[in-house]
Amino acid sequence: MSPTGRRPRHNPIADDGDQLRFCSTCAFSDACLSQGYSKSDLMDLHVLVEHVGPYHEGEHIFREGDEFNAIAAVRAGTVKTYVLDASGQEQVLGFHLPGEIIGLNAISESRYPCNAVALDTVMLCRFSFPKMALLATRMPGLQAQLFRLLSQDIGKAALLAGDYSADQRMAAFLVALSRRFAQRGFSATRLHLTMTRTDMANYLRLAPETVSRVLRRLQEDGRIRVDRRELEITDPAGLEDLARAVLRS
Amino acid sequence: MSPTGRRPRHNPIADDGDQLRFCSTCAFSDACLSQGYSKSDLMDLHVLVEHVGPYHEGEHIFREGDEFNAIAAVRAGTVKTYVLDASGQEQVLGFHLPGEIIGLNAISESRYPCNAVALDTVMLCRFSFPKMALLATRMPGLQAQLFRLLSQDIGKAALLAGDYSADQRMAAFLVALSRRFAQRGFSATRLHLTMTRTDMANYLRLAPETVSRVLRRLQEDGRIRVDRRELEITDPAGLEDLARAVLRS
DNA sequence: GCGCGGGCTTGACGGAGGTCAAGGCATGGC
DNA sequence: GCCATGCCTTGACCTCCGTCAAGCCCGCGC
Repeated sequence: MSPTGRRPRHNPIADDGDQLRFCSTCAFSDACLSQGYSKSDLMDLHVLVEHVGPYHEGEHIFREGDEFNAIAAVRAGTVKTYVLDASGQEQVLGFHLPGEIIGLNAISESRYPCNAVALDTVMLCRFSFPKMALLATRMPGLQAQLFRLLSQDIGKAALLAGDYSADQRMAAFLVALSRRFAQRGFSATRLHLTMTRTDMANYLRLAPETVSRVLRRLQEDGRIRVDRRELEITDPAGLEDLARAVLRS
Repeated sequence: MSPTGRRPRHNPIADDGDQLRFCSTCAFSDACLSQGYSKSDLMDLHVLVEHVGPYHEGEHIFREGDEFNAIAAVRAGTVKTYVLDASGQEQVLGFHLPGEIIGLNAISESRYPCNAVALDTVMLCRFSFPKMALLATRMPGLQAQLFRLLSQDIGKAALLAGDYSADQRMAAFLVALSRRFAQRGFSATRLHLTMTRTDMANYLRLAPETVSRVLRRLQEDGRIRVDRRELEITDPAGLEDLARAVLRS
């Protein structure tokens, strides 16, 4: 996980007696807080975390084949993961927003099986995985959290797996984005798209031209308003209707 | 994991002094053997395993929404996992052959997120997950094995995610099947397909008619010979050529 | 300001594969 | 045996989306 120069030590936000608090976006804070662990356990967890960044637009966080030793939580910005297929065509695997974890798919091979690149200015929370696994043997809550995170990621690709229409896929993508933003306290209706149309197309397995046409169609139907990278969901219910088949929730 | 009637105790195949051996298809045998664990640890692992089955063709092993408490290794037969989308259309998530694990995607929600059904006569090795997780805190090798298994499953859906031609998808499917069979000591060139054309179609996101046509095309090109459910790969290299773009290996 | 370039949009066209309909062919029940 | 049923195949048609080509627009550097 590239340049070693910029790795300030992780600082707890507060140390109020019994509880250490971690930066609010660290996905493991839930697992660590209010579970009655000893302060020394929490200090151990604390020690294996480091904040890294900023990574700037276009900068790679890791590349396919790199040796794996850490997973990371996105603290700020958007990370795109992708692979290149046999013909050099880019296949976007996902976009990772603040609070989401990258690198979980690298555990089994001890190498990253994909590339990760910053779409804007990205800050990460980096966790040494070996140390974390070791610590997890002493903290069942942490182990359970890791199992849960890994399990969650299985079948995430389901969104793009089904054979749905271009409109349904796009609607599902936007609804999912909106929900993920909302979950982190951002607006659910006004989104800033950090990725290009081509990125969206590669993710949704569409042609960039189709993405363009679909967005226009959705706008003409009054479901969204889109201006360059700014997107407003004007009819959330309508959009969810379209997305329902894909998201099946 | 259905009827409680038929759960014979798991019997070790051999107890040759220091090492307990489990049925050869149990995916955890590797993690348990030759890692210098105490016999009592191995006995603990042994106790949380039970052989279940047989499940007969069409019988469900679990259904979407069922409470999760165990993962299972396929010992014999083929298990199909699937979901029904909003319109009731079946989406096949995967086919699980002997030696492969089902249920890993249920951990995060404590419920199975999909259905699992036997395509022929199926025997399983069932592992209580809570007990296994507990034991994993004492056996780092077991914990690591679980992390690896979970990580492996992330992005398994990649096969069907890309936008490849029907021929490429089918070729990739057959090559992958062949490799998985070979890995378990079965023939790599003569396969018995346990699933219907419709199942294959639902998995590959094609129409059943297209599956039929593609198989004919592959046969006309001399890459395979197919008769009902029996399939022979007559030109492995040619088939792999076609599959290369999808499998990117 | 001006030109350049990348990202985005729009239109015209074609093809891969979905859909519909019909028919073949094994298996199983009676 | 005989029919019913489910699975598979084949053909004809059509549609959605990819491809190609052209042009637009905004931002940036000079």
